[in-house]
Amino acid sequence: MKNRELARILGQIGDLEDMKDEPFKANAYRRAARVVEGLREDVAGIAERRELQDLQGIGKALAKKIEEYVKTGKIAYLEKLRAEFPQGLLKLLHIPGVGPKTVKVLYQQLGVTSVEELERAARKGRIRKLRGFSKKSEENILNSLRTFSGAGKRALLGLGLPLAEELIEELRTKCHIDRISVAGSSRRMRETVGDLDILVASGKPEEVMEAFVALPGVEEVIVSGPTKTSVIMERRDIELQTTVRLQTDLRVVDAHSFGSALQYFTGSKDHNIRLRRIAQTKDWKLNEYGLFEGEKRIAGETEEGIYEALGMDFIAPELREDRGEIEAAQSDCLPGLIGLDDVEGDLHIHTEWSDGTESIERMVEESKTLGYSYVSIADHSRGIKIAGGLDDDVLLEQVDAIKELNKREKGFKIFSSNEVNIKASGELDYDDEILKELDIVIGAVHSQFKMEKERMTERIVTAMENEHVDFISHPTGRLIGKREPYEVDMDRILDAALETNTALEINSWIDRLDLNDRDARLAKERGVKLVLGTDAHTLGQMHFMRFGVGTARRGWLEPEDVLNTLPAKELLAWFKS
DNA sequence: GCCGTTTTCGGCCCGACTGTTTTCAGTCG
Repeated sequence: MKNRELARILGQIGDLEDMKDEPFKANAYRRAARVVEGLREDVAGIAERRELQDLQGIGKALAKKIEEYVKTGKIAYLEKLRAEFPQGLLKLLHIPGVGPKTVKVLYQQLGVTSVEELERAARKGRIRKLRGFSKKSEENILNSLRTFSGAGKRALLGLGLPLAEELIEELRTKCHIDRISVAGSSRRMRETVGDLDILVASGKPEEVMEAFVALPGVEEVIVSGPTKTSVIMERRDIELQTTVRLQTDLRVVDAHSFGSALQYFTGSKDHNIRLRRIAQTKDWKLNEYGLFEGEKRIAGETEEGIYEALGMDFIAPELREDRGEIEAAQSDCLPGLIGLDDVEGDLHIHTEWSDGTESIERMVEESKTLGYSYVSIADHSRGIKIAGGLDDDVLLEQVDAIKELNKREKGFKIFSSNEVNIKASGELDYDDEILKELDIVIGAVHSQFKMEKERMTERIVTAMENEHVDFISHPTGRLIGKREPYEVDMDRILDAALETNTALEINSWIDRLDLNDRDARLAKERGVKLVLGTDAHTLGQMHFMRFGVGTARRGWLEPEDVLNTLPAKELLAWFKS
């Protein structure tokens, strides 16, 4: 799938158009980039069917360029633009506070073509001499350059969202707040977040701003006005023993604008633009303060009110990506999304029997406090020595131990399971004789990620064809920000899943979220069932389920698409079928 | 470059904050 690479190229053309003073062309290319990136199938397939122009935001010219890319792997127009502007200029755009206009002036008047040259020019005091610049703007550029290296990096949702929630709890105790909420991509449950957005309704905005900049972890105040403040926030995540550093924006509005502001700051940008256009066609205006007909406020207090006034059903934040949700909301056919409460049990957890930190009993207790009615103990298989994989006899011993534990349970079921390694050949790590003793068999790839696509696909399909295998864990093997997914033919995997009655997991561990939202939606459309598992190795990690559910919701999944919304008996019956 | 119950030409979401300006451009989200 080359969609990502194509999106990158289109985005670069957008940046270059901006430098050429063509902001609308620039926007058209950037929009096309986002559309391509959001596709659920390879753009080559759409090009082949000559359906590119059916996509919103892709017209004749862009379709032609995309076809060129599919055929040749590049776009001549980009090469042409690059000849006009040196390569390094695009990097300059990533420096906070430096936009296309600034880059153009710096290039044309000072000959700056790279980050290094920019820094030299600033240090020599050459920038302040330019018209429209001063000592202050020069200092700002140097300041941005200092923090540039770490900037632009997105953080895992599983680190960003808990931090935002922590900040909200602290603000509540420190100033007068009527309403407060997370907004932005954290609220939409995107797998990574570029910054944190917090929205407050308060009659005392100054007090809120003061409390905000005084919070522990505020490293730097970037902008600060009466209604908006942005800071760099840096804190330690205790559960994951890692440092989170993110720009955090705080907006304060009046209570009667809270709904429209929440809608506005939740995004996505594309979703909001669509809503505003719809407002425009009715001669209304939609902004963060409300929906207005002339001076008259039609809606704004609640998000629900905004959607209702615009003539559509309420759209859950996770769906707001302009991927068909607006049309669905207008025609009353949005999905009834799965919620955390629908999940009856975690199907993928580890214990101290392999590389987890807790006993089966303690993981069971935690499951009960989470409101589950079952849990599936899935330690590693014998081939995964480094993670304490269980030898045949130890696994059978665990099966017996779980049988004993189940005798003591009332209304709660512990399943014997295992995350069985799928060898390079597609064979499983245990013989069928052993596998048939388990309630649930999970197949998982843990090695030789570099296999070529054909073989990797064959490997997984072979495992699915084993009658004991119930679902495939983290089907693409990606680690967000660390490891690309392995090459696999998702079409064939989905076909095989359907044929063999094998489900696919949405692994909820925060750096996996695998399947991702797009593949999950594709699976649903093909009739493939999914399951949710956390891959927890500690008690705390069992709470990652909310991120898996978020991904499922972004994939338009309803409870009936996810097997572990079923009661224990029906779940096992499905796996046996 | 895209798009159309006003339109095939002439628009393109909209507002906050900053800094350099005497009223606004650039950047950001």
